[in-house]
Amino acid sequence: MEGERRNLNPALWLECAGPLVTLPSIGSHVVYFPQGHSEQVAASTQKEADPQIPGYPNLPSQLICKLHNITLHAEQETDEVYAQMTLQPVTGNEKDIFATPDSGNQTKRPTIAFSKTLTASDTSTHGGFSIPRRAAEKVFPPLDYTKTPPAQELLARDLHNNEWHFRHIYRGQPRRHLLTTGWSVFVSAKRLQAGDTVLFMRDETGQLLLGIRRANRQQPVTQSSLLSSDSMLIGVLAAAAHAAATSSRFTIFYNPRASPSEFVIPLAKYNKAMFHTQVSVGMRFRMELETEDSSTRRYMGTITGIGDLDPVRWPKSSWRSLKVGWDESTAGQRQRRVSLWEIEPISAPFLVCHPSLLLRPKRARPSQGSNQTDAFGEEEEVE
Amino acid sequence: MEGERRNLNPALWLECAGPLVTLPSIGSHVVYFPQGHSEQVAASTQKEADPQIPGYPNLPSQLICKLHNITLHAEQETDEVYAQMTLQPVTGNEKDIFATPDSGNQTKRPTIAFSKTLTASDTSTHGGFSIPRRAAEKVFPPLDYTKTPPAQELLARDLHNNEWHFRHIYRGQPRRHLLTTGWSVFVSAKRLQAGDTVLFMRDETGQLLLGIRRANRQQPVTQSSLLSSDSMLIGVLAAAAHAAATSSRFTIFYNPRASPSEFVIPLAKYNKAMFHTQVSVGMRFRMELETEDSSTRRYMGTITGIGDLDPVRWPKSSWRSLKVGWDESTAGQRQRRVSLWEIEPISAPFLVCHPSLLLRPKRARPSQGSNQTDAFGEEEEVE
DNA sequence: CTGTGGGCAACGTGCCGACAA
DNA sequence: TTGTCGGCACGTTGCCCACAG
Repeated sequence: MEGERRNLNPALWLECAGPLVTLPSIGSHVVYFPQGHSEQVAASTQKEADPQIPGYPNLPSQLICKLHNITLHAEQETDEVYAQMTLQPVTGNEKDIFATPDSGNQTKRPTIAFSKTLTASDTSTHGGFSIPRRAAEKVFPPLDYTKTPPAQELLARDLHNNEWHFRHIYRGQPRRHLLTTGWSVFVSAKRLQAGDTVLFMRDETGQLLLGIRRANRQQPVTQSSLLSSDSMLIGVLAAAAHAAATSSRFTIFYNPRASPSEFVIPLAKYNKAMFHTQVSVGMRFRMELETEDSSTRRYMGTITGIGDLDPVRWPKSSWRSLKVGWDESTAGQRQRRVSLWEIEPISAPFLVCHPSLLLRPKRARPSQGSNQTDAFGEEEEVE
Repeated sequence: MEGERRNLNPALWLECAGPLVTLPSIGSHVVYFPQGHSEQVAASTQKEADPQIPGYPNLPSQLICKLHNITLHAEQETDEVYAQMTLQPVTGNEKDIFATPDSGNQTKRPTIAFSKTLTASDTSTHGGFSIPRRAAEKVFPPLDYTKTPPAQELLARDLHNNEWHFRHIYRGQPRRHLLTTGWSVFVSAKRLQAGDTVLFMRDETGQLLLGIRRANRQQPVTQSSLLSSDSMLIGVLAAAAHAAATSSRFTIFYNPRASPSEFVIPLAKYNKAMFHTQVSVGMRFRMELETEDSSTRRYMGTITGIGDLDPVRWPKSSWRSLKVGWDESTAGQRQRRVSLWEIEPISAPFLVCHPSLLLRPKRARPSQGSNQTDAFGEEEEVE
């Protein structure tokens, strides 16, 4: 309990959150979207946004806020990461806010890390954990290969600062790196299953850190039993409306693994997208997304429409105002609507005036969602 | 998941909820207290009621509602029971509501049930579960004592309708009833610890039911990670205010083990207390409370004050408007404030006019909270 | 290079009656 | 009457390498 109060390791938190997650800097200005916040709550409660929820006519679709504080958390039971942010809406007077050029956390992801998706053998009670060779040599302290067999004790700490002890041994024919004693304790304590991902990293001091990222499939729908989903959605809006009306601080939770999209955006990133990006129906774009194996890839698509996601309650909102179609047929799971700041237009600045490119997209949209990767394959290489 | 949708067994649910919990009848009228609801949320989030929460000037401290529906639930992970209620505030016009005389669930608690607080031996991996003799003979099917040893297979269902199989055997020297095979599976699946309580009961059809009631101490403070406690508290009030303003239905969750007091009170019970009970400072009363061992007992106390719990936000509220002192020195944990409908005044109706009794309480309050049980011991027997 | 499985030893689980409290 | 313990059998855990993919 008291160990939880101490701030979590930000690098480990980010690693657990996934490769695409960024956090704005404390003290900077951000844009907060009540719509996006509602979507996170709705996704977590398995509840579609209910039309019975009252509108908050005085609550704009976006609030420019000062980010006073971020606290990183992880759930005690599941290690699911989330961030607590303290926001304060800024009044119209203090519009010198454009001075803060923050566009996301500058913390470079450390390269001294590896992750592995667990196999059936890794999680069975029959044996230990097989470590990919390069991974072991990159992040673990070097073994003394003159011993037979080479082995050492490892100490790693998780997000809660719990200690986990493992026996690291290099054996077998052919030789391989294994974690044996201690591994099964960790697996059962964290209730890991095949398909979940573990990650090891080293911080500046050489300390070994250890985190987990569960497979997406298992969502136990933590039916809250505390508050109805309606009350939660109302609470989100009412808290924001009250803060906006009184310019007072309010607190939100951002859960990067549960939320469909980030809903607290650095103001600089937002402004850059809103004021320096021209979009039109038919325009092609790229967007970075997380892949099955926890890395990132750029996917390509075409803008098929521009307009309000919810014209009644959130007119003229820029939240997910772009309707898109994806090139690849495997795009079933992907969002059909995105926000302007999430995409990179393919017509790079130096190509904007090229007439042929401006025409090509329309021609190239025979049926949305069909597999058109090849037709534009060469464009993926343009950088 | 789909098994959860089917309605839970109400008798088992009530047994797990505890001996004092009652539920109003569906279709009856109730009084809903936003203050009490907030207290449940605050208790569950370990958050004191925050003065920063905005007031809802148009939300009265109590709402007379029609209870449209109750759904009984139990959390998937912990089996913690809670009830989902659909309420609709009634307008001033329909004041024929006094016709419904419901004052709580009439469902008589079945006597074919027993509960036992688990010992260290019951929960250890070394052995099984020792059943008190009377309990086993009361609720389990009779054994064939001609066999050596007498034994049978039991099938019991929990709140989620999961099946649990146990071997029930009568052996040892001296003889005793034991659950052996199957017991440890149940203990580890439910993560029971010494101090937790299991309960067995038989329904009308002879079916064996099985529930658990966890020891109070272990509250894992399910830090929601979804909504800040502030937003939850605002959500409670905003949802009620919206429902009151539009006379529309709203949904609340009542968690009998987490909530300090029931906050949805049958209207008849409320009216009886408010209009037929005279209270004054110094008056003595009795109140039924749950004891350590999950039974109930009447405790005695004295009213030491009458007034608003929160004069600023909830003026003239009847929620916990009585300040009380308890006779027994072990009263450290007990509420210092109660509501009128929770107590039984000791001056019974036929004694109201007896002058000596009206004077006695004042004389009998030398120092509040001191151990004065003996002085009024004989009065505990008055019924 | 690494996932799975057979072999085998060590350990934990769980059933039994013997004692008290 | 029932909570805890020593004794003991048996099933599981977990470390080892062999063998593919």
